[in-house]
Amino acid sequence: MSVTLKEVAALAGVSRSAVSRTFTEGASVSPKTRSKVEKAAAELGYSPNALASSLTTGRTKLIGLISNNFHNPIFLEVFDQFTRALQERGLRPLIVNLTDETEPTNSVRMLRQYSVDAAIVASSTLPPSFAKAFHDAGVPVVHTFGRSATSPEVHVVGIDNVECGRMAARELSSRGYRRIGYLGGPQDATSAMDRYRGFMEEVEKRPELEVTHCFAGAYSFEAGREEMLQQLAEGPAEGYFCGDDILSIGALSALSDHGLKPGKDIGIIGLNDMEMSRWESVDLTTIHQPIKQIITASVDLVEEMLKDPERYPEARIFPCRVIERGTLRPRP
Amino acid sequence: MSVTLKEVAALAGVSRSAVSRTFTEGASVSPKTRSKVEKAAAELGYSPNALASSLTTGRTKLIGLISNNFHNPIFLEVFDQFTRALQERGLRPLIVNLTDETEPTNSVRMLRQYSVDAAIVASSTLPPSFAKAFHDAGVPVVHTFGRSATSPEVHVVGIDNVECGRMAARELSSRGYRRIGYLGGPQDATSAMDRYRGFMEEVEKRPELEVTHCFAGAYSFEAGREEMLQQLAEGPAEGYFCGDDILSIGALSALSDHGLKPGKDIGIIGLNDMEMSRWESVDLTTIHQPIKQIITASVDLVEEMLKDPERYPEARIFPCRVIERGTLRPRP
DNA sequence: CACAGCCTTGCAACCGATTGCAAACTAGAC
DNA sequence: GTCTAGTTTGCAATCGGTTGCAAGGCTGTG
Repeated sequence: MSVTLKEVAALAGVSRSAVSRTFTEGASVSPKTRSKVEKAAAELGYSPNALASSLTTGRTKLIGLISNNFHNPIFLEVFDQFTRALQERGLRPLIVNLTDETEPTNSVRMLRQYSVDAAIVASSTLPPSFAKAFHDAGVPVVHTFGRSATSPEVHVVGIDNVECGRMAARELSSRGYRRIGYLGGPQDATSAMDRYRGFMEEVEKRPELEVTHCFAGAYSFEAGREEMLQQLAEGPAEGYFCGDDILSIGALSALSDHGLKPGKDIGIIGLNDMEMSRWESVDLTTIHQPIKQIITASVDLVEEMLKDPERYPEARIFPCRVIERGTLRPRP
Repeated sequence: MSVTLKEVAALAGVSRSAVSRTFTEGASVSPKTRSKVEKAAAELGYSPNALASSLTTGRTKLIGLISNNFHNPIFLEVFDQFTRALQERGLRPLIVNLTDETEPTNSVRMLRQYSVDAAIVASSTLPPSFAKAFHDAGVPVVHTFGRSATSPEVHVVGIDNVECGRMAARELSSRGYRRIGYLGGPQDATSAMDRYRGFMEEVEKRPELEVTHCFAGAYSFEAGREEMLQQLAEGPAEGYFCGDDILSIGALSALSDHGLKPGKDIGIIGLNDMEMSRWESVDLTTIHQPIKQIITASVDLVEEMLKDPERYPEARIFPCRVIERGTLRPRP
């Protein structure tokens, strides 16, 4: 089958240790043996078995990447960035697709069986306790897009969703919308809850605002469309904060069914600023979430945890900003 | 750190073999020792180290999932299906993001280091030689969305792209389009080449047809949009076969810039039938590719290769069909 | 009760690597 | 040429499991 250390050693006429050492950074080997070994290795097409070595080193360079978000187009960008960032640092993403699972036990067990060096929970809907379960099981973890907190129990990287809610409310208000609505994601998603809270907080400061709110079953096109259709049937508000870009795009589709022009007849502001939102036919005004920075920071944190597993948990929160496009009316 | 076999054995008062055997299907253990072991294991929170056991069994249950398609929304569906299908069978997806890499050597080496049981190359652009490299390195492989062939060198699962090209040309012709165009994907993508070939084959049978063709730099929204804008500047055909849905959507965006109505002013037919194509605002007439069946078949094949690594290579090709929506004019 | 036959169990070797330790080697200084 | 200090090397133990083999335990039969 596969070529092993032993065979290389035999061919090169040296001990197994010598072979091992030529393949480990910073080990002591003379140039002479090194070249003998390298020649033999090349001849046999040898490359070391990462799993066997993990047994003694205690490092696999496997990183569990756990998500339940395989339906939102923004996650294609997220996976692309994550897999690239990990690869660039010599780490290997082992994927867990949670689908509708919300209990961490299975994933924790599985990732422990594979001795992952760390885990990344990439989800804006799962509660902090989910990520905590990995930590408790001795698996270093970072929760990307997780709920920001002043004293997080595990590393969190993401945005301040409450502040985003406020930002959306302010933006709608500053455009002169009076009757406004929150069309958020699933009610049990931490991000939806936080965005809602911030939104309402800001609304309550401004007595002139009148507010409706509804939650959508999921962060999805269909859910956004459904909710907006229902709003239209019941008598809609003037402007909406949609919890997410894909919800916004669903809502836009509902508007277009009714012959309504976004930005003119009804205002929409989203959150994420995914690629699709820039498309001319979408042209969505939205709150930009700095995905790339978030992911880089997450992987940085993973690397730092590998060096120091006891690292004190920290939250890295990135600011968001409104990207003005065509779905809100101009500022008065 | 982690609990080991030895500690469980000590606590249960049995040998290490006994513990190992209670955790391996079909090994001989008496009910009495089994329950002792299970009790001890539960108490310590033991679960076996999959990598250590892979050392002797030669099976890791890791499956390399290699792709270069992290920008086409259809691939979110693809990854979702793949990761779920693999998980359901107890297999673990180890992701390789090729980005712009077209040379297999690195991925092959890496996946061999991690002793993957098999690899899945999920790409419609990479040549058969790419997948072959895995086979040659002793890694069982299936090429999903690969180039169909009557005598494939490795397992291939997908569609007959040449036939899809023909199908598109027939469809355009049957709608009475005379001046038609092929707006395909990257010129070096096997799928784009094959679709083009089929398209032209059918065109040549029909002297009444007049054809233009152009390739796009990538299977992407921007590329589709760019190419269509250029076509419009140069004087467009009446109907287009776009190599892929995301290209089609880009092209539709270009049409809308020029105030042209798809299906009325210019016809567009895509390929894939991704979720987005069903959106009311898109409503794309397209050739349906049975993603789910393709992926299930791919994973089936992986499982069968695990049983019999010498399995004779085979091609599983699924039929496609036209899904009529709003971007072609009605049949006369 | 003796014996055959099947189950269960532990021993010990092994999977493919790493690594502490001590022996062997090298080079340089005198 | 001898001695010292620093390198290089191989031995052997170890990582966390699996598994062939032979010994020991059990059952049932004559």
